[in-house]
Formats: sequence, C-alpha cells, structure tokens
Amino acid sequence: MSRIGDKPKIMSLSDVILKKLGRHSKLDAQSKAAIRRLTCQVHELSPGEDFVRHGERPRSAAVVLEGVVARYGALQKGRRQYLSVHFPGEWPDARSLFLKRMDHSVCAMGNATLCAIPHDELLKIFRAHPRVAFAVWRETLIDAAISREAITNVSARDGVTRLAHFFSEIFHRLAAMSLVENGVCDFPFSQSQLGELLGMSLASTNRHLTALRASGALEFLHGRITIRDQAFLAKQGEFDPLYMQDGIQSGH
Amino acid sequence: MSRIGDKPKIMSLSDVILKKLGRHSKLDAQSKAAIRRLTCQVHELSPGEDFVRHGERPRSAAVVLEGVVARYGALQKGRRQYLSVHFPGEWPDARSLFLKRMDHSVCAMGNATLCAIPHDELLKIFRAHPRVAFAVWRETLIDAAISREAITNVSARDGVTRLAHFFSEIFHRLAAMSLVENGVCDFPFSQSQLGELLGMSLASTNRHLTALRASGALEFLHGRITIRDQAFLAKQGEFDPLYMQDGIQSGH
DNA sequence: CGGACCATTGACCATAGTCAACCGCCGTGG
DNA sequence: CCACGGCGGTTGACTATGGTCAATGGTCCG
Repeated sequence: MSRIGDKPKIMSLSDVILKKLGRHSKLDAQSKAAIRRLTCQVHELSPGEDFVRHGERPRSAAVVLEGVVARYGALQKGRRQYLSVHFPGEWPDARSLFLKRMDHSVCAMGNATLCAIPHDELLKIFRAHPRVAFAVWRETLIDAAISREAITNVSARDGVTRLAHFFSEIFHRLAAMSLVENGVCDFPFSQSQLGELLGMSLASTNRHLTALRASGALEFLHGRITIRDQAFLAKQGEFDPLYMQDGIQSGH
Repeated sequence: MSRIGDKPKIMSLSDVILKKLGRHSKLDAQSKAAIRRLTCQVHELSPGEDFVRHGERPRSAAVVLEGVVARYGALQKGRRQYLSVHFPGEWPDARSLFLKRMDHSVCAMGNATLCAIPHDELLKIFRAHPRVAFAVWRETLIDAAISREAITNVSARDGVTRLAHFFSEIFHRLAAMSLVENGVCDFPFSQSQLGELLGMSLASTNRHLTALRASGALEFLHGRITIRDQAFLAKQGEFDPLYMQDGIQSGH
C-alpha cells in the first residue's frame, strides 16, 4: 500500500503525541520527558480490521501512529454508522480511560498502526504531571467539539454542503499534522463508507460528489482526496474552523 | 413558574455536583471536602436567556443547579441547531476549561440556575486532587458519548424512532437525578425547539409526536413530559443506555 | 380586544432513499 | 490465458419521507 510520497516516515509514538498535543498545549520539559518514557504495544491493522469492539473493556488506550481509523456503531441490517475518523496523534478510544465499556467499535479504514498505552501508565503520568492530563483532556474536548459539529452537519446541511464541510474539516486536520502534499491526502474510504459517515445513501453520496467534482474544487477517488480550491470548499460547506481551536490555549 | 411537585428543593452547588459525580465516580473524603470548599457565582436565568455566547472566552465554568439549559449554534435565517440539553449537575461549558473560545452558545430553556466556578479554582483542585479531575473528565466523556449518540439519532433514525430515542434518553438522565415523579418531568421545550434539536421541521415534529401520543407511550405538552410506557419507548427508539455508562466505573 | 406564541392540520413539493442496471478494474482459478 | 466474480463507482427511474407554506384554533398577556 503506497502512501503519498511513499516516504517511510517513521515517527515514534512520543513524536506523534508531542506533535499533536503541541498544537494546542504548552508542555514543559518534565512533561515531555514523561511522555517519552511511555511504553506501548504496537498494533498493525489491515483495512477494515477492528481494533476494539462495542461492549469491550480495554485496559489500554490507543494513539493512532499512522493511517486512518474510525469509530462506528451498528445499525439495522448490517449497516454501520461511522461516527468519526481519526488521524495520527489522535485517541480514538480515550473514552476507555475513564469509562469501562466501549459504546462503539473502532476499526482501521486502510492500513493503520496504533499504539496501545496501558491505562495504569497514563493515569500515573496524569497524577504526576497534571499538564499532561490537561493536554490529553483538551484533546478529548476537541474530539467532542468535532462530534458536535457533526450533529449540525448531518442534521442541518444538504448533501453538497455536508460533503464540502466534511472535506474542509478533514483537510484542515490533516494539514495540521503535515499529512497533505500539494492538496493531496490519503483518505481510505469508499463512497459507500463516506455515505455511512455522513448519513446519506451511496447514490446521493455519489451524485453530490459528482457535483462537487464538477465545480473543480475537489476530487475524491480510490481513497485519495485532492483539494483544488480550499476557499471555495470552505464557503460551500459553511466551514468555520473555530470548533477545532487551533493554536496554544494557555499555560496550564 | 411552578415545577413538578413545587418542592423548593434547594440543593447546594456541592450537593448537586457530588450527586452527579457520585453516579459514576468514587470520591474520597478529601476530594469531597475540596469540592465543598468551591466558591461560585450564582446566575438566575429567564427562559431563552443566553448564559454564554459563541466566540466568548469565559473565565469560569458552570454547573447547572436547577432547570434545563441547552447548547446551540446558529444556522441560516435565524434558525438554531440545538446541540444538547443539560440538567442539574452537568457542565454545559466544560469546554471552556481548556479551550479558550466557545464554539457554541448556551442558553436557558425555562428558568434555570447556574453556578459559575472560576477556572483557576477548578484547576487548583484538579492538581491537588486528581480524583476530582478524573471524575469531571469522566463527566465530559459521557457528555461526548451523548453527542455521538445524537449523530446516529439524527442521521440514521426516522422521525418517530428519533423522538422515541430522545425521550428515552431524557427520561433516563432525569431519573438518575431524581427529577422524574410518576413518569412526569419538566422539559421546557416547544415543539419547534424540539425540532431544532432533533433536526426536523416543526410540522414533522408535531406529526410524529402525535403518532407517539396515539400509541399511548408518552405525552409532551407545554414543556412537560409524561412517560407512560418506558419499555415501549425504548424499543421503539432502539434505545440502549450503554453509552451513558451508569454506575461506578473504577477506583481512580 | 389585539397580538404573540404554541399546537395542529392540509396541500403541495423537493430532496434524498431504494432498486436496479451497467461499467471498469482487479484478483482468482479453471 | 481468459473467464468469472466481486467491488467500487456511475446513472436512471420510481418512491417516500419529510420540508415548505398556509390557514386555523387556543391560550395567555398586556
């Protein structure tokens, strides 16, 4: 599976975590050192493979190292509702840190690598270094804000707007982690899965996608997004990145 | 404005917080004592009054003491998208603890009382008593789970199912805080606002509500819900309370 | 008494869902 | 090597759910 640029960019767990947390939180040397001492178990997942399932009680929490994973829940007739997508540095099952049972599943979309960090170890760090706890907490609050925005997206915006908003968000998030090159980024979803993520049928997804492509703003084919006109997309999607709250937030 | 039973149930801030946190977190005596020492500023809101607005940078975080408040965002043409509702003991603007600017507004639905606790004070407690931090964090994770469930609700369930699911959740949450009496609880929303919360028009809301009422499972009129058949509602709404994760979670 | 708000209902319309057919690509197996 | 099947993408025809608009009645309040 080739990735954009095919660079074997081997970031370590702590590099990824520090890069992501560093987007919004200021960490002192001690906190960084503590994060560097984290141990974890690496999981390589194939496309579609589940990482954790609804109802399970994980004893560790994972950070995405590479690739894309998604949360999902089951609907009637084998259908799925994808709830969110997660890129390197994110914590798709942070919930498990404080809530015993998973209320959703997490699976890899393309190939993906995750690092599972034992809860014990994280809690120990949180106690010893509140700054780290606050940074990860902040991360989970941004995740929550993204979910809230999704509510508005699926319930109040029509098909084209919904897609435009979604792609704007994805582009924004990937760019923040330097995962966009010349407007191109990996996003290993089929149109059918995209529909299950945005609450529309395959047919509508395809038609609205065709319309967007016709506007020249973006392309999406075979798990790869090409953004040609970010401003147009943002406008079309009524996209305002405030909810993702980029930039350092405060001293704590 | 009379409330169910008209009892002047004056719970103090710490009583409300401890009752709510106690649903899922075990707090030691020191943590409880620290919470009891919290100071706050009480805000009495009238129906529809905003507590905090999109874009603002609060210096305190609020806990609902009494009544119902809701998060909302603005849509085109003065319409709103209500994002979530909050009952006593909940933290509608917990986001502000770690993210500077609000990405949504919070308003009172009926009359409501909130307690604003300065961020400084909370952070100090979090540092000194990690258990308190973890309990509030847990609270915000449950809040996030409720938002995720809302995604499924508005994007995958038809009108009647959506309403049934929503009322099941509300009933469950209010019952947990002893705010239901004989199946009756206050829920100061008009049908129009309920529509803006569940992503449907006033007309649909009314029609589906009429259908539900015809089934005898519930009534909803003038801001008051009466649940007559909880089991039926849960079934009709495909409701599984797992996501709210009731009960003590663990020692930390 | 008039106005505002809420609830209700009917008529009409539009967006999006369902179903089905077709194409191209790719990997497998005869 | 080619035939086949599966999957992803594309498109058309039909349908249905729910949105829009409009009118009505009730209640509360100034």
